Amino acid sequence: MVSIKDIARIAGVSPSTISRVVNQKKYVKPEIRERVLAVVKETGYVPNNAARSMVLKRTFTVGIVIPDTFNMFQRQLFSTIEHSLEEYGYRTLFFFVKWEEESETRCLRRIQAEKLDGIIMIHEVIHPEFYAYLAKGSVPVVLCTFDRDELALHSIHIDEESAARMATNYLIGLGHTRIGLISGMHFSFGAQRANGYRSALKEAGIRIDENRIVFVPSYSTEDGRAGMLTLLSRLTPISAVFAATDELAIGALRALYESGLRVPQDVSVVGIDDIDIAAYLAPGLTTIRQPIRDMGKRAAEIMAQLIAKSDIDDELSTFGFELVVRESSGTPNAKQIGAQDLPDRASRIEKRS
Amino acid sequence: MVSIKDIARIAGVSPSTISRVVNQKKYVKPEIRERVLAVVKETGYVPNNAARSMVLKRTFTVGIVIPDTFNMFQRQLFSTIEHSLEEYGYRTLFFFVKWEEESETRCLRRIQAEKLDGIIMIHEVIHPEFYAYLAKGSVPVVLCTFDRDELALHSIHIDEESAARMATNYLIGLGHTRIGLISGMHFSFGAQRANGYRSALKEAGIRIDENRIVFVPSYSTEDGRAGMLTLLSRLTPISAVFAATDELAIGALRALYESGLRVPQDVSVVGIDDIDIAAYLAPGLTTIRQPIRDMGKRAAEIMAQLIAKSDIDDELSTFGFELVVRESSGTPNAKQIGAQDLPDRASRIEKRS
DNA sequence: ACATTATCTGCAAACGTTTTCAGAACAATG
DNA sequence: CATTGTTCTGAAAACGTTTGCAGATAATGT
Repeated sequence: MVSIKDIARIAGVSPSTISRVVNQKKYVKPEIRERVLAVVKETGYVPNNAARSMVLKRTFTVGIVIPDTFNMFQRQLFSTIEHSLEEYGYRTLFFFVKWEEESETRCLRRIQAEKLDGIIMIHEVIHPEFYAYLAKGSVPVVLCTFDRDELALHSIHIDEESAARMATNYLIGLGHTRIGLISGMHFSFGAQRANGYRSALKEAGIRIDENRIVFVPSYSTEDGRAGMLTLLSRLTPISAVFAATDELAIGALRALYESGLRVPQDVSVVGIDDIDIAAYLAPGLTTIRQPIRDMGKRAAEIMAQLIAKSDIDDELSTFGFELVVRESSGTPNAKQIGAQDLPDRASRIEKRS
Repeated sequence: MVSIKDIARIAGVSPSTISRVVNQKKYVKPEIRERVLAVVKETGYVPNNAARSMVLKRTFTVGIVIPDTFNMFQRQLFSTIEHSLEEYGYRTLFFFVKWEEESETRCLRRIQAEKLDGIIMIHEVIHPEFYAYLAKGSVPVVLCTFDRDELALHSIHIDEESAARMATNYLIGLGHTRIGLISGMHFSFGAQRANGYRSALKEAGIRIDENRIVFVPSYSTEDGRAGMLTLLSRLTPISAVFAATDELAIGALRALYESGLRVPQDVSVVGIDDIDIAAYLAPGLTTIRQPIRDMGKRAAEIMAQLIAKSDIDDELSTFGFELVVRESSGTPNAKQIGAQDLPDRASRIEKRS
């Protein structure tokens, strides 16, 4: 490839000058700058990143660790973060990791080899060695959508338990008492959201029936479907279901459809996240909206401040959320309404922060 | 950070020896190997990628260019490609580009700066300069899900027109004659699939009514919804709709739901791609399945062969596809059937390749 | 006129690796 | 014991940048 020396030779100056021109430093004669720029353009020269970052000891690269099975919520999140980071002048390197120690170890090795300027975790890894590395403080870290109190790392998240409580309370407010729960086993938010569900019922004086609770391994749509079918097979009456994520909820909707049950007339369904597609389902999914864009931007902002070693401003990193009511929820045993009676999409929005 | 020299100093040998140990070369005394390995482990030394690729003049990195609004089909595709590339020993660098010249130009600069070993395009960019670079042959390139005959680059794709024809023919076979089309304006497959629709109708002797055709700007779900609403507003009777992608189809389903129309009793809907969620919609989406995994693996395979400069085996790179019948399609004007009468999920599959 | 300062340029070192080359140590062979 | 071969090791060059330093030229102030 064409290197800085080639340009130097062609333009008849030293490599130092070329460097100064392409990095827009001062102290280079306009006439020479012109000539160099012309040669650069003509040859299509682009400085070699590897060489550059070696001498600068900075890579201008932030790594994002994310499950290889990332869901749509995480996808929107990392898109936002990537855009924001780009505005701060950083590029993004993605590490898609599987839910296996071995995959995480490989990821960690790669991270170390890349000499990243920072790491954003959108994935709660399992391997303790990974957290040990993050906690070591050799590189700025931001946790996104979860927290680890014991590590004292910066973290961006919502109060998962409150969000789940809001969803459950909404169902209770509609008059439901026989409310099911579908949640996942991995990741702390699965348990946190389940806790929110439990505490909402408790506060409302509703007995918690373990027959109405099912934990599925992951948060896939298929797991949501399986969870709902399990719930139905238990024959414990249910008039509403709270699914810990929208993707679980979508699977639940599918299971209800397959079982010939109508939503929301027979069963109401509520999720959490408000992924893009939630508004386009039929019926549209009632859910709790996380402020994805704000969270992503904030994650990038904190990362930029950490790298610049400037003080982190004190803005809270625990975000608010809001209830988005669509058509998948209604009062229990409501008489069937035709599609023409549908409420406007996302007609009612309750805020909270 | 801890460098090879540090290890050398601590272990009391030269950097050359360290290099030989970590790269598992022969000719190093077992005793010394042990000692070095111990130091490496203790210090957590990991070789610096930048320095490494600088001297090797290889980055072991393949770039994947993909729209920042990548849909679920593309997402599954790039996951597969990434896994396969990893097996070949390459890591993957993602370039999410926007549908703008400026974003593409920036992407191109970055690509050049990274000195990639190869580039896989899952995105039909617009900027001619981009194609000029690809065509120059300075780096191996594989086009994925589209082709550019004039560039003579390796390409992985299906026969888009035939796929659309299969979808349309299926609807015709069910007895539909008043078939709508929703397609997008960008990307060649939008036009190709529209052509397939047209030629299927023509072959069946059905008049093509431009009132039943709508082109929307992108392929988002919202565009699908808007397209369907446009179609409905034209008051030209329609008993079925072919949407050029599943995401458009999902939007169409939503619009029908909002309009109080039943699927498939009032209108049948068929898409293309068979994205994951298609099976979990209610009703499940009838669609054409592209062999995503096979295509992804093949793309990685060709890339590996190109980089190794070994001969590309002659296997065809045009892939077959199959019709997956779910519940969103039926005969025109069929009497309403209850959900309990649903066919098994994906009950009928027609193959073709 | 001279000293001072500002502007410009190139040399050379450094960043962290890999690899060629040459030489050392040792064993095996004649 | 000399020769050859094998196994092992380190010195040094190279990869493509950036930058401190020193020197050169030009502009400015006395």
